Amino acid sequence: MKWTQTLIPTLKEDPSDAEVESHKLMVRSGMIRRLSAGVYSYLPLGIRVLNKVNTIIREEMNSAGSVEILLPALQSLSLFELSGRISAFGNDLLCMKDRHGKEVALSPTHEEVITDLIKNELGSYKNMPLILYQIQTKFRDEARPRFGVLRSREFLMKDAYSFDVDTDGLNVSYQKMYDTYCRILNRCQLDYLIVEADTGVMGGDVSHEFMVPNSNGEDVIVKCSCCDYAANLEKAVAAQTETEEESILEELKEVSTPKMSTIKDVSNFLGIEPKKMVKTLIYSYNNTHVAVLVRGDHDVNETKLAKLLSQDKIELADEKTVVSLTNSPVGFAGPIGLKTHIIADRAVSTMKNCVVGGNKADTHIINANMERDFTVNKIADIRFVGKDDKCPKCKELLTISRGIEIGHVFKLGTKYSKTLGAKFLDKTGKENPIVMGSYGIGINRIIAATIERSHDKDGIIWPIPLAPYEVLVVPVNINDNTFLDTATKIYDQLCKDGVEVLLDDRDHRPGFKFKDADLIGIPIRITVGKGYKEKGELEIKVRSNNKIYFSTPENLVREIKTIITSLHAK
RNA sequence: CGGGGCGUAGCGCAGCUUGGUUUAGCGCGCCUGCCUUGGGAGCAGGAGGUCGGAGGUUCGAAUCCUCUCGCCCCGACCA
Repeated sequence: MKWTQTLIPTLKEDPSDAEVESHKLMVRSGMIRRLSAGVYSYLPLGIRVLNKVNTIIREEMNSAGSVEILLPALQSLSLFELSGRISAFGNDLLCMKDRHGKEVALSPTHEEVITDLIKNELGSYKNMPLILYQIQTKFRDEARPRFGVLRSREFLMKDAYSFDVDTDGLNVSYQKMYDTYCRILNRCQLDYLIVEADTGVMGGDVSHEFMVPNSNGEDVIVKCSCCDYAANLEKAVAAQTETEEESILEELKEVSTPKMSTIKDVSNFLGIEPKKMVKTLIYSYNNTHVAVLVRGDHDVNETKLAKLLSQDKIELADEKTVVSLTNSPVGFAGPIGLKTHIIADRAVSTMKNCVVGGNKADTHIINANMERDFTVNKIADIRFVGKDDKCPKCKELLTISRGIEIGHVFKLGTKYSKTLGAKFLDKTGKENPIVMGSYGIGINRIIAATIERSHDKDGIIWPIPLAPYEVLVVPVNINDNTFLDTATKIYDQLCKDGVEVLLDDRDHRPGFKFKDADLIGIPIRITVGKGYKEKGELEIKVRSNNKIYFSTPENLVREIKTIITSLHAK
């Protein structure tokens, strides 16, 4: 492609609405432009990169034996009613009415549609296992789109669904997709980490996320400093805390704590560490309440709590409820004498002589001990892992970092096949629900994450598998026929030999073109300049390592192909 | 959805506090010409704006007031 014949509108300055590097660089390099919040147009350079990712995904999905389909983006809301996910998606579901007044939605994901499709087509065990996939635009009316293409309202996703006769079959399909995702990301030359994850609104029991480590990532990763344990913060479990070595259980005592309603206030006031305190929180769900106890320096993980209570939604009780349950203002709740269901975090069960709220205004109680002074209905893991926690597998210290979620695989089981009635007949003629898995990759996110990890102060550094072009040919001065003719010949030759090449035939000064070259990050740059005029030499520069090679026009194609091969082998 | 910030030329911004010498300005980009050609050159000339929108106050509004729309950030939320 010749630069003057395409549209690559590069910008010298950062766009004012961009915060993270990938967003700035995608706009500056002319890959994307914003239409509205979280909605982007892809320009020629952008779509070429998207297509590179799509091709890698298709090749790997196909070679794993899965089959491409295309499902409609427009779907009837009634399908979501059947699966019960209208409330789970909430306002993220982009809904509208068609001309008949029927409620329709733009798909945020396709479990319902695919299940509805296959329930009529997969009646027999003979048709399974089967894995179907598609690459399609998804719609989610995000409360807060941000970071350019990293969290947008309209985005490209490869989603796949597996269908098996039993759990063993699902496990095989799941592993196959898991391995395929690794191959896809390896081919994209993207560093990633696989973590155990919560299944969230998708349902099912086992799931893993593919994360790209990045400080701008929105997900928090808990990782063992020693073994291979890694999990999303929502899912992460810490080793049980050790029982405190205080042999004597001190006498229970009421203390005055005037207007001290936070852990910080009380611990400062009493001169004790927050970890000697028990935080008592009242949660509401389904018109009922539960008191939750966690150690003072810990936080309740509402995802875990909701799962424990088998609820889609739980929330902190309002002030009125707290006052009526604890007979005190918010901030003085405690387990002693509290007449409601109580769930304690596991760490609380190892605490001795701790401080709890007094269920009385301006009052706390010290030296409280579980069992002796209060009982709980259940002890469970209901908190977030914190910075001093140990690995549940090997007991070494856990580390906490951030990442960008680019892929997520789920063992759905029979959640959708049961609610939507997708059944098959087994060998014995018995009817069973199909066992499903679901697998998603965010294509735009792969691109943004790649840029996050691969750029410098001058611009993007594309890994060759994703680069919009492999080679950029720069004649330093197009008004000098020697330069332009030679560059054009090189361009034609490389094109003929199957190299993806962009020719910068713009009438600009060399420095200007070099800056743009660095910005758009094409892996290999060939300069036709004074070296050619003086010595017949072409300069080849590799963007990723700044290495410079010289070649003659005769040897050029071979040289370039060698470099391309070596860049792929990385 | 709660809190904060910002909307002035294609992009980045100043002007607003204290309304009137601003015929709305600067840098980049764009157009024409000259000149220059290995790291975002220079000179000269030029095009481009209903100052986000509506209403109000005023002799007079980019500037003050009200409403509204859009965008960004923090939080909540999020396959």
